[in-house]
Amino acid sequence: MSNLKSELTETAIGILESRGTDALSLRLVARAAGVSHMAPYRHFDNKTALLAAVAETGFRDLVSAIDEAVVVQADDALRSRAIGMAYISFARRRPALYQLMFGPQFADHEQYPGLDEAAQMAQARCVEAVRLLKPGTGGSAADIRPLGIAAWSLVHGLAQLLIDDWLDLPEKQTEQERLIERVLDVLGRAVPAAAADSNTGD
Amino acid sequence: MSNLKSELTETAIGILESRGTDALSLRLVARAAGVSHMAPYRHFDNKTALLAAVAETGFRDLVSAIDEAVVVQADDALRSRAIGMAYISFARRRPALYQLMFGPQFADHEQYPGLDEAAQMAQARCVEAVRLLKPGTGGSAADIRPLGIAAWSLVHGLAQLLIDDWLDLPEKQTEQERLIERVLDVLGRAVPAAAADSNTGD
DNA sequence: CGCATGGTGTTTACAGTGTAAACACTATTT
DNA sequence: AAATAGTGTTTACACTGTAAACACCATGCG
Repeated sequence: MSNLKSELTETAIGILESRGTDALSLRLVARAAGVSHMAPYRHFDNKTALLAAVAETGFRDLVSAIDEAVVVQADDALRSRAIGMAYISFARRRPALYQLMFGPQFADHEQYPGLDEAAQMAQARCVEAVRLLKPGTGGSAADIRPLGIAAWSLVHGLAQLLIDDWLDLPEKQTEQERLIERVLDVLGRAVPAAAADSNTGD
Repeated sequence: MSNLKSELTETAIGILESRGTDALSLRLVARAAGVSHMAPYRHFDNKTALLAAVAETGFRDLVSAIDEAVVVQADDALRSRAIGMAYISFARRRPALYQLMFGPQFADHEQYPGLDEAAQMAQARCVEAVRLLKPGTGGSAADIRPLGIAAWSLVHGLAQLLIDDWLDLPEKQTEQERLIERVLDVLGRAVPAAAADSNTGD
């Protein structure tokens, strides 16, 4: 049984997070894992396939982080907020990995089913954040779709903008977190409004 | 006067959009522009600097596209929506360029002031989209900040998710656009709600 | 047992990349 | 007329991803 495969992806994550995306070459990964520079090809079709494995474990870590943050919360409103905050926190804690997860190299999702599945699990957590805010009505799955997409978009977009430092944030970290909460709460305010005019459709 | 500099960035955009990010090498750009592979170094410090120039014109094009879409609208609500739709439409029409604009290679914003300025102009359009929705009160610039960030995050996140094909969309393009409008409208519903409890603070 | 087979790793080779260094030419300044 | 600054070129180097051929080792079956 080849544990070299998982060894390689873990080594790759280590390099990615310690030395950055640019340093993440196949040959360096192989060297760090103590094998020849061609050995990875016995376990991955090419470099992109290795990166896909890295991205997949990234998504799984993200989902775990969210789930851990949710279970300790007392009510639905807190749980919903915790999802968003855990998502953002993960992205800021592991920026290089997060960027890789959403990199453009995995365009063909058919080709990386494991990655796709893991990403869907992350998306599901965002939809859950919306559902937790909806009053009682568990029904009408149709009109939750745009809200779920909005939730993922908001949290993913914010994560990106934070990571790449496009927003100029307050210095103190407590104020940063307060601002981030306020941004995420925008969605929280939109959900009841959307539930209200469920079929007032324009 | 060296028009080779702008020549190179335009050539680079052409290659980026016709052959994709992976094919965008300095040497290919130089070859396509009909100069030696070292000529670009007379005008750009390194490859990243060239890419920054490409990204900057990308942001300027984005802003232009938004502005053109806005002026033809009749009222504020339509103008606000047009900003979001034009943003998304740009990202979908020029995916490789859009991804490059938000690539992680420009981490140090001090180093690329032109790029930063152009990006701020794009951000300003998102804030404007929020302001157009706010009822009369032009005041209270403080609490528009989270809404502005939310607007940019939402539209940027959605653009990314669409480009990388993470959402499984309906087939018909008219339905796609209808869904996208509904997602963007989520923000439209949050703004009045936020204006309502302006200082009901949580 | 003996031998084929498939999985895993290695060495060697090659085309392509970003960039440093030295050089050539041309226009401007003094 | 001579120095200088700007712009381009050629050559060189270390590094990358990947193809090809080879070596080893465990397992299967005759």
